[in-house]
Amino acid sequence: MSWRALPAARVDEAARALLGWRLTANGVTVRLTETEAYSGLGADPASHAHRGRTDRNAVMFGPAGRLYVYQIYGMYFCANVVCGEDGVAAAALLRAGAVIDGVDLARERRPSARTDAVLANGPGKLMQVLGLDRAANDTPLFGGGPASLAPPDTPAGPVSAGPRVGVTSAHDVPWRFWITGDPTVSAYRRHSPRRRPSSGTP
DNA sequence: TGGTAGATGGGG
DNA sequence: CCCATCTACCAG
Repeated sequence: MSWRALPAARVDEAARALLGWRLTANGVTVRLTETEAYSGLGADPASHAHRGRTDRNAVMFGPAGRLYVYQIYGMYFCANVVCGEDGVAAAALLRAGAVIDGVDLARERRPSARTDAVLANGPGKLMQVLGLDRAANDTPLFGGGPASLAPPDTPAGPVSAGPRVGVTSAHDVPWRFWITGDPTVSAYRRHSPRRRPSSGTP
């Protein structure tokens, strides 16, 4: 588990090293094809932890090898693998994967997926396919938890890097990693400014 | 094929 | 008010 020992300062290397690892939960296994690094050391304004420790991001500050799960837009969940040393905030967001086992179950959980390649090509979709939600937060990935992580059975192959998705700041930081050419990698969308909801009353 | 409205809840 | 999102629907 080489990525486990990587210090938080190299959370980008940890995120990259997670590509190809297999995540299993509730009868479905995905091979990770896309990740993003978040450090929260104060130099990373995109991180949930960059303003310091709160109830929500506390898990990011804990020991490596656990899941940091948060809810977004009121209805979806995203999962991170906590990295780095205990006491330092660092995590790798799991953005996409290829379903390599339990495909039928995955299809049932995501009936809107038109092809198997898009079953888990996004962080929210990945969680739906695995049947995980906030209950998986602060849960160990190596023994005893609802989700488990296993080393790659095949080499990840060439890796590409670029700016993180949905992040308004730090566009110059190439901390999104994906397996080059993999069809299950999420479609990159440049952050589009949300339509101004018109200030004040009409 | 690309833009976007709306769903929906919690954080700061 | 902001979102580390997704789907459906629309125009061309």
